[in-house]
Amino acid sequence: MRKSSKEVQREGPKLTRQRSVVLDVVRKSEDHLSASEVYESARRLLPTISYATVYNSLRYLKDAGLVSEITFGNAASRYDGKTVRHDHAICTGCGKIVDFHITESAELMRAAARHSRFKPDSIHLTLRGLCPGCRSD
Amino acid sequence: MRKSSKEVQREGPKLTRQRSVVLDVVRKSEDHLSASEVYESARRLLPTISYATVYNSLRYLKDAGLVSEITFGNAASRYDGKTVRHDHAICTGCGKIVDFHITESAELMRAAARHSRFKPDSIHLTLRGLCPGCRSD
DNA sequence: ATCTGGAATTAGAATTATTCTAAATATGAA
DNA sequence: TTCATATTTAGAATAATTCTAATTCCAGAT
Repeated sequence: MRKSSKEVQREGPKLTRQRSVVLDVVRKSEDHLSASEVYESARRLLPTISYATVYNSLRYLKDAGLVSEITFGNAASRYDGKTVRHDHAICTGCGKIVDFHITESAELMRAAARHSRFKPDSIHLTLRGLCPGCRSD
Repeated sequence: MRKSSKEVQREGPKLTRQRSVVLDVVRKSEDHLSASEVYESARRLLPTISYATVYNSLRYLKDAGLVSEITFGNAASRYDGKTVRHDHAICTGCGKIVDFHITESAELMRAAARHSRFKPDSIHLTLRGLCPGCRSD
């Protein structure tokens, strides 16, 4: 066997059955699921899937840019099928997470880079407050 | 004993020895310490202090508005003696956290509130990128 | 059709951060 | 002093996530 032939097409099965099930679960969900919620749903579609595989798949998909991970405080990570840049609002009443999009994010990132002296990569903003449901308590 | 008399001056020892040691440690530190780093330092000043007390104190101080807690990804929380509103840049190279301050935060919060329909409470932005040290690799 | 090597999956153990529990201690008022 | 309450302590418990080692899968080579 020649080295070159192996090197050229060294592609394992990238989007395996379990990874695509995990991707489906995240994409089909309206809200932002935690890893254990993903596991529960994935198990309905593929009962033999393991917890570790859910974590591995989420990481793989995140690295591949197919899902994004959101973290708030010390709560469990949540996963989002929406991969275009956007921001999050979290309700201090019920914990609900809502996506929103700020139009001036590019200027904002430049301003932040200027103030911090960092070479910017991405910016994310988090609004904390009461969601429409909780503001009318 | 009358109820009223108790209600009026129901004040325990608010800033105990251990709490003020924890506060000192957080305030004196240049960078943003994790709970275990706070514990290590606090122990040098008060060797009998326990891990649980460090956590309890950090929570107490946070609720009292004397320290603030920052979280990134699934890493351990870090604590900041700076309590005026500010933002954070995190280096994707070395993990270093740097404070900065965006001047237009009030408008930004209004814009975020408008887009998310939340009743705003606070806003925080996170810049991800390379710190001055790491950008010249 | 079988072999083989690397990648992926599995189950469960291990790790890490944090919180909880119950007993002991300190504090300040009566 | 005594009492009630708040705090501290040590260690157990919990929760999220990662690691480990054994097994399985798959594509390409034989």
